[in-house]
Amino acid sequence: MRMTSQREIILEELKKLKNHPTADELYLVVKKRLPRISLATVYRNLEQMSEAGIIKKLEYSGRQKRFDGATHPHNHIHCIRCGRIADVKTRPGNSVHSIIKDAAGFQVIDDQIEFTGICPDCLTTENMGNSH
Amino acid sequence: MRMTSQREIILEELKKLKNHPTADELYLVVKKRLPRISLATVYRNLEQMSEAGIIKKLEYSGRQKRFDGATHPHNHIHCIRCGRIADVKTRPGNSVHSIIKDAAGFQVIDDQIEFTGICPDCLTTENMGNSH
DNA sequence: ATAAAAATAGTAATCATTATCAAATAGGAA
DNA sequence: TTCCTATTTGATAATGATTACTATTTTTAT
Repeated sequence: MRMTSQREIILEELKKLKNHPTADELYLVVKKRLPRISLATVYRNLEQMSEAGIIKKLEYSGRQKRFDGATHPHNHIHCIRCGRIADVKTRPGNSVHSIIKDAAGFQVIDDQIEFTGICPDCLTTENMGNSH
Repeated sequence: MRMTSQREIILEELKKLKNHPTADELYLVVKKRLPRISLATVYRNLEQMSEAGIIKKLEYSGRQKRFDGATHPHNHIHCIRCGRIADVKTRPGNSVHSIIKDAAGFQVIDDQIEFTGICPDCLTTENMGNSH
């Protein structure tokens, strides 16, 4: 992964924003510093950087994906109306319901533990060397 | 919400399937019983039924939405490669990491508590009566 | 049986994202 | 420094999932 001014500035601006922007929201911000940048470049770099673990891709909002420059483990709440995402501050506790300390003013409707992984079939494919 | 044979059969077939199908996967199954059904009807009914709480819409897989006929609270794991979703059996425990009993053969990469709700702005809009 | 409201099939439109490709650039080798 | 080549970029086309539209059909209450 080479260092380009585009990638550098995309990462820099993403880290500044605390509101989990979509690719096109970030594009508008970056455009102010790099007026000739392409939306495809923003998409491409966000994808690459999230694959590299530099940033986090938030895919659970339904429509547009959102991106998070903060990579430390933390939880989110997302609005079923507008798709907006906010951080949730939690505290240790036995039940998932009890650990919310601050839901950023959201009215909490539901919670669910989301596990991510690789399914048995894809693990097999990976071992056979047919993956990506 | 009126009772139509389309809606009835969509729900029936969704409840039969345990693999969290996408709209088009379910469409193919339903088509066997109702050959003239439209894909738009499947989408429309899945949306309505999930809004009514009869079924559950799973939006966190990135690409296609998936649907779950089982509405009791339970957690899922999804494959970052193919998007497939499976149920995760959990047991009571203090930390999120410790509660996994069976991840359906998945290699677990990450977990996160996903909260759903309505954000302050949308709550205000709702109170002003401007929402749908 | 009838009428109004709601749902359907078929298809067009939309919207986010990805693919394509010629031109530009980064970064190492000479 | 200059040159080479793989990578990246910008611009735009293509894709794919979902939603919107509309004329027609169906449900259901009266």
